[in-house]
Amino acid sequence: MAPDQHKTRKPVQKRGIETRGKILDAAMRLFSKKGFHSTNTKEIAREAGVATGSFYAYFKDKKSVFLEIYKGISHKQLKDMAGGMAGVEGQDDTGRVEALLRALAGEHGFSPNFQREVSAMRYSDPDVEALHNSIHEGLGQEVALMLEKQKERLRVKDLDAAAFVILCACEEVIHTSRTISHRIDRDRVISNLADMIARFLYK
Amino acid sequence: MAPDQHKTRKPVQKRGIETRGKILDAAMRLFSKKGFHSTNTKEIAREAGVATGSFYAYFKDKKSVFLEIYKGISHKQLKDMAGGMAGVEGQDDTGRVEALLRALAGEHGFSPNFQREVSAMRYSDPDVEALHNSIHEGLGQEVALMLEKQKERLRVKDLDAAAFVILCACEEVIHTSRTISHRIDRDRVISNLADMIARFLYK
Amino acid sequence: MAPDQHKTRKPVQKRGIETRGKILDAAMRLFSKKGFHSTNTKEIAREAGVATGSFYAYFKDKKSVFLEIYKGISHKQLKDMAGGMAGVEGQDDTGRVEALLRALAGEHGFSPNFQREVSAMRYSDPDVEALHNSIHEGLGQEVALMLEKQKERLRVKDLDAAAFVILCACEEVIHTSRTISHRIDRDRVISNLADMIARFLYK
Amino acid sequence: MAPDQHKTRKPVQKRGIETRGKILDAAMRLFSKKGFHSTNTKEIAREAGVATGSFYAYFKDKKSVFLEIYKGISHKQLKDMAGGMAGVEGQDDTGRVEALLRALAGEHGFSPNFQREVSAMRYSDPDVEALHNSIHEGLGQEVALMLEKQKERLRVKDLDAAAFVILCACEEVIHTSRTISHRIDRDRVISNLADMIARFLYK
DNA sequence: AATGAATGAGCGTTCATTCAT
DNA sequence: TATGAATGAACGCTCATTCAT
Repeated sequence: MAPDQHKTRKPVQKRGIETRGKILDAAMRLFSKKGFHSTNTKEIAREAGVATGSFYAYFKDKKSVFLEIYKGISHKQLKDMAGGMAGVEGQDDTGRVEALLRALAGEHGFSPNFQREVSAMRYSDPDVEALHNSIHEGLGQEVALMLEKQKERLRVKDLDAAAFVILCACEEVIHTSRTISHRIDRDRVISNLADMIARFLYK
Repeated sequence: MAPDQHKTRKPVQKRGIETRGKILDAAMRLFSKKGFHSTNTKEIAREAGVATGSFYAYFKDKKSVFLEIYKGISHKQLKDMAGGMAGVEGQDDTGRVEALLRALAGEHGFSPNFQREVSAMRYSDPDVEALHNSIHEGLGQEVALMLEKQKERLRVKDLDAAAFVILCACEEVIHTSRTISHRIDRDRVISNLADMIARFLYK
Repeated sequence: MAPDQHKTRKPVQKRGIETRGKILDAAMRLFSKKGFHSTNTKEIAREAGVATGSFYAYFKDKKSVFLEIYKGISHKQLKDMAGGMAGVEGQDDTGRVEALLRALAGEHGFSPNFQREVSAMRYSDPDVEALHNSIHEGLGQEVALMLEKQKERLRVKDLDAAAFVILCACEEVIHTSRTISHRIDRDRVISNLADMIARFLYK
Repeated sequence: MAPDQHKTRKPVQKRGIETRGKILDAAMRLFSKKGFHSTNTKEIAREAGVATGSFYAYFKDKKSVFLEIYKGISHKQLKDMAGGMAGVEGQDDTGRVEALLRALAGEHGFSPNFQREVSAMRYSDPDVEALHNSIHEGLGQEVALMLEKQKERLRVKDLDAAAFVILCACEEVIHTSRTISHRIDRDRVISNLADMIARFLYK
């Protein structure tokens, strides 16, 4: 009995698996539309077309659904990222960086509204923070690995730190330029970001 | 009566002004220690040494206190920033950037726990988001202004976009390196960040 | 802050004291009529003519009201008992025992239905059990004290143990003969009980 | 179909009888360990190694299992009592009474924790109360019968009432001295009780 | 102006029981 | 027959806000 499974039901029948999925989908939709705190478990159950009790049969509480959704999204995104980076080799420096940015932007493009909630909860809930940090670290290693492959073309030496800095910069730029109603348009921001990173990385 | 003043009391006497201040201080302390959602108005009143009713005599609701505290902090910090940047001129490129970073890091150094709450609410509350964005824009203009002064030494042309990108990078790096229990130490991160920005900005 | 006061309001105004009393009265009525488990806090509040929140302003939870009512009743009853026993002196042996029985029967006569609930909860809740035991012990000491006063007429030597045994016998007889729809009528039971105790105690 | 059989399955095959027994055993274990209200039907089914639905195939509801267990225990205990009393004859008065007490104490010795639950529910549930009363009456008749056999040695005349009073006294003493953390030790209590009953009964 | 008592909608959660497979 | 998924009313409790004094 894993400690994070508590007393939740582990579906063995096909119907149970479907129900669990319906709840996850519904929660994802509502968290994205209304935010975590403004969504209650009864709503999630209704949206999923199941009874309140079924929610608690499959999940310990509201937060555990949130974390599970986040985990699921992250897995998909790490794979996407890896895929996106594969195509980076064999281009010039700027192309490489832009591809990287696209891959990273894809991360949030997946489900921007849910990511927004993650950002909120990351600062107010220790569990979400821990999960976010571990995912962030995973991304950082992915980027560091990619840098490693083109080491001889780089001017930076401390690849881990460089990866971390790049990642942070991208995250915040993408987040902020998404939410802000901006007089500075997105293209100018992205091209400056790409320029900054390229100058930083390459000889 | 301005619409955002609701039915709150506007203190003109010394006693009223003090009471208002005590409430703001108490709220600031509690929001920083326990977070916005885990702090209730009764607690704030008790911590301030006033009655629950008095809280609502001076403030429309819990959120309005939060916003007001945030505004107050931002004003102080914009001034600090301006002061911090004044000393930037007359050094070499790297020194300039590091001074800038120190000035920005100072922003969060002021009241890091409250900033954490701002980060959380920024993503979950439209009003906090709006305020954050306008403050961010103010900071951006400040930075853009500083860049303007040393235009001839810069390789970047689009100063507004550059300022925005720099600002975002700094914010996230500072935030994340604060919360993460890191295998990459802070100094390496900061020096990489400074290097990145300097290469980006200067010829 | 006493540990059993939790975060409850301690009424300082007259209105508050009244409200607290109304809640206690309502709870007593409902516990007696429907039992502890079949009474919920909303009902108590409604019966008391106050809001749910007020209930929780004055009491930590449902059980704490129960315990407080029980405590209050016990205090009154210990006083009644003491009074009832005062008149015991100066009669013959049988008269003394019957007076004692009347005094003890009076204990449950006060609020028999509530006592019934106490009996139920005494076996299912540790806190109620502890309170019951301490009250029982108090009663035992009272009885032992009364025996002490007429020591020379008694054949029993171990007054504490004797008091305990008498008390238990009386309690259960009174309880059971109350609830049972009996073919043995109450008078026969009481007179046998009195006979038993008198033979036991006196030379 | 008897009205109290509801729609429950009446097992005739060996397998069904075993399943029914497993449920009764599991329920007995859990009621004893955690109490009736803190044990839920899912737990009982799991402990018994059957599905939730099977529980309701064999029993009308949770309470009916409780009643059935209680009935079963009582039957065994009545037999034990009868056996225990058989050896009472041919001793002196005190010996007789002590044998009786041992036989009665044996009643609770069987499954003291379950008895505790019975005591709790006896006061809060009419059905349990009725069952308890009828069992109590059975015990009373048993005791009265035993008294009948030694009538010529007794000073009491109303054997039914005497049996009732004795029984009550024993029950409560045994119960209370079990739960109370006592400054009066058990031996003193028991010997006083035996003394009281012997003086009461015998010439 | 100030107090603190009162409000009550709303929340997360449980579990005895039923039902589809 | 046996399974275990599904149900949903009901519960205890919180707290931002209002109101009587």
